[in-house]
Amino acid sequence: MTDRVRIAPSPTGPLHIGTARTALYNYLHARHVGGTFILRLEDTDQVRSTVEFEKDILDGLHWLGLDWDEGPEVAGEPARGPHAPYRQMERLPTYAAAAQQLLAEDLAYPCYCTPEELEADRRAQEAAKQPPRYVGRCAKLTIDERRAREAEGRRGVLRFRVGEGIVAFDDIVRGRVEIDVANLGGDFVIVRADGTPLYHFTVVVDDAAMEVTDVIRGEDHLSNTPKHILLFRALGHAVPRFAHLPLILNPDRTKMSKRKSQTAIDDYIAQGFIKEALVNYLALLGWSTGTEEEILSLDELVDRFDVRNVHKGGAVFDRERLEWLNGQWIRRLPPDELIDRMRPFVEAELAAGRIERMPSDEELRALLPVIQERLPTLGAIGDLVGFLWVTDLDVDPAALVPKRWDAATAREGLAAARDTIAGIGDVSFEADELEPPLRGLAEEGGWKAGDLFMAIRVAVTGRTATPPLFDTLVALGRQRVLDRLDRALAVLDREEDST
RNA sequence: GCCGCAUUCGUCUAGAGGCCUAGGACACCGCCCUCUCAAGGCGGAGAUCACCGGUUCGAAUCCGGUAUGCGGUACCA
Repeated sequence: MTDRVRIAPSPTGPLHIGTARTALYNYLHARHVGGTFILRLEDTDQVRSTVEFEKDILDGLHWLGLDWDEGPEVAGEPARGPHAPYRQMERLPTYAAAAQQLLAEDLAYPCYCTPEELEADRRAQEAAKQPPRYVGRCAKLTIDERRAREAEGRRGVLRFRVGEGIVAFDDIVRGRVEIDVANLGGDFVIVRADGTPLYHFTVVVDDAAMEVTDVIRGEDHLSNTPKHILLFRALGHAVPRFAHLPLILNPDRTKMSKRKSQTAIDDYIAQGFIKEALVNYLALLGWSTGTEEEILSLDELVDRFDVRNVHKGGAVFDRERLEWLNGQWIRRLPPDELIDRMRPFVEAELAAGRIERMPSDEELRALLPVIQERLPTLGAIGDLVGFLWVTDLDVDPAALVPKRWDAATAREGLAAARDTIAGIGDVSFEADELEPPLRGLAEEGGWKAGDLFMAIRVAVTGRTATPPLFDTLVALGRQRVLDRLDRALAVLDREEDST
């Protein structure tokens, strides 16, 4: 049988970095071995699950390019795959049947303990320095006793009998793991009093029903795996293989969390990280090719991926490295592609009022040679060249005066530069045509070219760090360059008056 | 507390008994390039391979213990 793997997110929050990586590893495995990648929504936590989160997760996975072979119906699109539905709240009858089966075979039993009773048990165990576990008060209730509770109007939960013994399994990444059933905390609840099933139960029923062969998931489920194995056996199903992935960590090495790190994929998208970089980075967080290759596309990753090489230790999420990879991938984007991906970020600048007009695609294309290698993220576009799309520039008078110069020199230099530039015709307004005369001017004035250029740069852009000056002048256009130089001169004059 | 898992430069990692005076990358520092900023090139600093014992002619690699960290221990997933 070919491998069947799945990603089973819970729509209780936006797509999380950790979920994205788990999805990626499952996807890479499926594609590498020619297996099937299934998406299943685990929405049994009705209190926290929302359709908005569900959409967010699906959109995020699509954005990353992780397309599934089998999954739920979404927005009119019918469900794909032979085991629909793929949304747990639509599979309630399946769980009810499985629960009925366990109950009939006495592998599970109704428990009528109240929250108060359970809380008291827990407290007593704590006081006695015992590990918390269900004491089994309802484990041996007779049929009559059960009826009596029901008659009192009590609604029981369903508990699974864990029995005793050692549960062992060979985890693909961790090797052999053995856990004594005695440490599982006693018979655990598989169906709530309101009849809805719990995670440990649904995950097993579904993995069995969907014929999942390899469960590739986060390490936080490692300790729960014996419960799953017991359930698979009780239900009479084959136990799948397990591969527990190392956790992604906060800088303090605790499990990555919203409190301490940015965990939503959305946020990275909004900042201008591109999917190629995110996929590449996530793939290498906890796995490596074993070679020194590190810039890898999704296809190249598929080609090289092997779950058996996944690491055991957790990995700290390093944003700096992600940014570096992002820059690498931005530089590899074809021009049209870059423009398409950049446009929303320029639009966002416009919407935020940081620029005043939307540049055309031609304008953006002309800029590409000087900005492509200067963008660590797409969101940096406004910061880099936003000065091109505003009418009035705020210029700090102090910045107009290069370090080695005084105000008078700056005034003189800028005035001379204005004349020189004014003398260059519109048709000749190209980088190659601008540089020689301005260098000549610096020489005549006895200035260092760098100082003159810096004064001009600040005058026309308002910044000390910009793309190359002459390309920048061309992008601004002759008239705007002259206007801004005039304004800068006026600013310098005003400063002089006020001192 | 109990159970489980983990531990190589600050970070991501290479490493499957001799090729390791531990390699690469990010970040950091310096130099080159250069009109600034990037990008790129070159170089540097940075790891007693958590610790202690053992096995072996030889251990980052095998075994045992200790420590530390993390995860699990819900009518969350």
